[in-house]
Amino acid sequence: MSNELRQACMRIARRVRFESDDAIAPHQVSVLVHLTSGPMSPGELADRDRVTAPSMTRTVAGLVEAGWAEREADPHDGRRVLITITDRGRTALGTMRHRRDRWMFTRVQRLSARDQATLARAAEILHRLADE
Amino acid sequence: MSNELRQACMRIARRVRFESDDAIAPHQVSVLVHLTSGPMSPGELADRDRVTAPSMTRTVAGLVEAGWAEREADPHDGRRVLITITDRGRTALGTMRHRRDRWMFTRVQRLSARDQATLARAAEILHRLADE
DNA sequence: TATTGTTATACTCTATAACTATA
DNA sequence: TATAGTTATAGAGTATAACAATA
Repeated sequence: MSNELRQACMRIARRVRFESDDAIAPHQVSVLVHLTSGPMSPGELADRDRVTAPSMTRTVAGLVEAGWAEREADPHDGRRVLITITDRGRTALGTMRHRRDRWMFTRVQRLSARDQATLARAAEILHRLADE
Repeated sequence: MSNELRQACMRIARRVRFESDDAIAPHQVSVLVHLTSGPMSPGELADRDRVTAPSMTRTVAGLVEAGWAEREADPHDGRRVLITITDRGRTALGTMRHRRDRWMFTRVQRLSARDQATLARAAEILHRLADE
């Protein structure tokens, strides 16, 4: 069963990404999402996304250039830099999420009440599972 | 609710991809999966994955070089080429799927029988939804 | 001396434009 | 003349190696 479930989740995720044609690149989305939890250093971001430090330097530079993030010096450690998401960054992320949610909503809407209830319970279970 | 479900599927998909460290690159996986339905031309593959023809030329060249696919001339149209997945390609795909399924299985296993039953029904509904 | 971050350089995936071969 | 595929070239994203600044 878990095989079917795993594949079902991946198929849904693929179609959502495929058909929502996002304005933000996947690696940028990932970093912006991390930044919604608060300011973070490039090194911390690199660890979370399992990319190298130079890659994150480039990604952060792109986000700053797009106006979606800002750099500031860490007051406690002169070596560190803190990256913060901007209001424009939050807006861009919100727009993307809205598009993706709309794709899902139009399809879930057509299901029976019973199926929708099952999916609601499944969503809760899957979130717990992803939290582990 | 559909928002929560959409995000849950994407979180699961992300973690599966992230933690199964595949030996096949994502764009190669996609092409190999298409080829399991039967031989296909580069142009057809390019359309399905929404990449340009030159990109698919490169991807196919990589798959052939890795021994995961083969090229043959189309007997009915001298311009066309047919790409076929090899046994080694099927094996590579199978290994990847097995790793991904194992990740999911170890987590689903720990859930209550009730939760597992909910997820089983959800998997079926999600597959129908992805088929649309 | 260790840590944080950047710059230099190369490789891969993707795209557009131009080309070859066949219909 | 249109179509299928490739080659040429350039633009991103990522990696390793070498470097600068700070702890």
